[in-house]
Amino acid sequence: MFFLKELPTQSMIKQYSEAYFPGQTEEVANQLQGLREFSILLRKLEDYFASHNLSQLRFLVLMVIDREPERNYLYAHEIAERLDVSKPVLSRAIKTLAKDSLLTSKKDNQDARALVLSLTPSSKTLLKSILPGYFQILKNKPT
Amino acid sequence: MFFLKELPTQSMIKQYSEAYFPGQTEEVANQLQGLREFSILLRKLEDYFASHNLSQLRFLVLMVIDREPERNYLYAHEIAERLDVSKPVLSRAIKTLAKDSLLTSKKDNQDARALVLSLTPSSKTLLKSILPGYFQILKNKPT
DNA sequence: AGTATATAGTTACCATGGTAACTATATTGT
DNA sequence: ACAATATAGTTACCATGGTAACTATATACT
Repeated sequence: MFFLKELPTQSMIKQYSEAYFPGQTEEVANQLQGLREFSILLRKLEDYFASHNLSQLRFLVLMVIDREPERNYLYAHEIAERLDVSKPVLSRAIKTLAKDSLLTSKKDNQDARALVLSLTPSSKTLLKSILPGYFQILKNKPT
Repeated sequence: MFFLKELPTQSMIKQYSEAYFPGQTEEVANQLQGLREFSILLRKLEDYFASHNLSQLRFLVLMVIDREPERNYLYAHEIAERLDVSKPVLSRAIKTLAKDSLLTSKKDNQDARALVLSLTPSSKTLLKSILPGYFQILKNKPT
């Protein structure tokens, strides 16, 4: 993600939005402001994850397995159901997570197509260690 | 960008955030909710731009030139100042925009290092045609 | 003048997002 | 039973984000 460094609200909104949607520029300005703030928040999270050999996606894959009640594993397609990400991207993420010993991946006994994914001791430790910082970043309103 | 399809507020926040920041889970939940909403908005914008042979970055490059007061051109490094994007990414975007006849790019007379970038008739027409839809998407609160 | 530094842009390389098309296996329906 | 369809995951390819290191030019400093 990227964003305008200078907020576009002044010149751009007045110049364009008012022409198309007179009287509604405030709503547009709010949305642009929000986009910018969450872009900054996203970037902070990305940097934080990167410093721990993770990414947004790698983190979320581990999280949805960890937080699954009753079971200590998920099928790949179940992760795909929970995250809004394309199959090839998830497939690659799973491979690199397994390569980094953050996931174990094995074929299911019942369904030979399906992959059973579980956390490893490494990833359990990693999750525990990064969660406080993760919530700390979320707690701070983006500026 | 991607995001959790199911909001994590219920299971995840209670399970984790409350443990680290008791009493502050509402703030965390709000941020996660905001991240999700703006991820959806971002994706709508991306899809809209893609349907017009643009991207967020390509659109913003054209916009900052168009909205520049007094001048009908910008130097590449001026665009870099206005957008929070790395130099190589901007460099590539400029090349493909020029290839698509949406920008003219020529060396500056005074400074042989600098690129002077201007809109073309095509990109002026394109901007005019997509701006109403752009603001329409911004106007609608993401769901 | 001539060296050192700063600035503008590019190249090379990698990570992460997408779609389309593919293989392999399961399920459905006759 | 077996053909048709659906599902699980992969491969191939492309777009877009980043950093590090490079070239070329301009500016600053003896």
